[in-house]
Amino acid sequence: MKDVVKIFKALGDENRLKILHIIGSQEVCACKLLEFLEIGQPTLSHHMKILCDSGIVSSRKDGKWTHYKINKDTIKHTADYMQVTLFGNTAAQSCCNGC
Amino acid sequence: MKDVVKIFKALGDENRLKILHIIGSQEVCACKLLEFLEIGQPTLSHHMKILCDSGIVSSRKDGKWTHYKINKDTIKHTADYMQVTLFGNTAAQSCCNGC
DNA sequence: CTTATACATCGAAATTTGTCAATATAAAAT
DNA sequence: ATTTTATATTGACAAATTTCGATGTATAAG
Repeated sequence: MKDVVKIFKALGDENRLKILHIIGSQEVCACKLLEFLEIGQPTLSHHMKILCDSGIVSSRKDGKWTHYKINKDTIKHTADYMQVTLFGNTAAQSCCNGC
Repeated sequence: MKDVVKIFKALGDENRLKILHIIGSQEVCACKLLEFLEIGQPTLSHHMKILCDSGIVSSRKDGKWTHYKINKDTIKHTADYMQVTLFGNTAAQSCCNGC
């Protein structure tokens, strides 16, 4: 359960949610993220560490740059946890409206 | 977006996740929750306030007792936010495996 | 080789959060 | 009426979190 707590903690910050929105389904480097956020570079680095440590984001070094992308498995598992583990819904109840 | 941040913040605490697990799909009073947690009564009251303020839990007073239950709509919306809003998946992509 | 760029780490300050003891409130039991 | 029970609120404190400036570390460019 501590893993899940860590994930929700990571998601519970406005700047980090903004970061995830910017990344979206792409792969984005830190310098690009900095352009869209009103925080300093060390602060961004700190947030990226939290997002990576929780498993929400994964990083790839490419020369000078570090590229980040969202780890969709983690997101999927966490969303499933919310609907299934936490509230006893079956997968059928929690999705597939009308299937 | 601040509403979502508030929800994730509320979920990002081990005791509050335990509380949600205990409540499950039932309606539970505070005194029952206290039996299962290793925290004092004021602390529980504090946590319940956070869960209620975020919309995850709703409360009903019944004489001396306060009964809590999980607000499934909030959970559903948040899980949808994770899969759809945050990552641009369609509902079809994010669920309904094999439908 | 020197400089510039992209990012990480360190140390410190300010804010937020989790917890408890003490107290308050309100309903039920005696 | 008084006491007990269930819960909320207040005030205080320690711990965690967010942020920044300064500095470190690679890599690329000149």
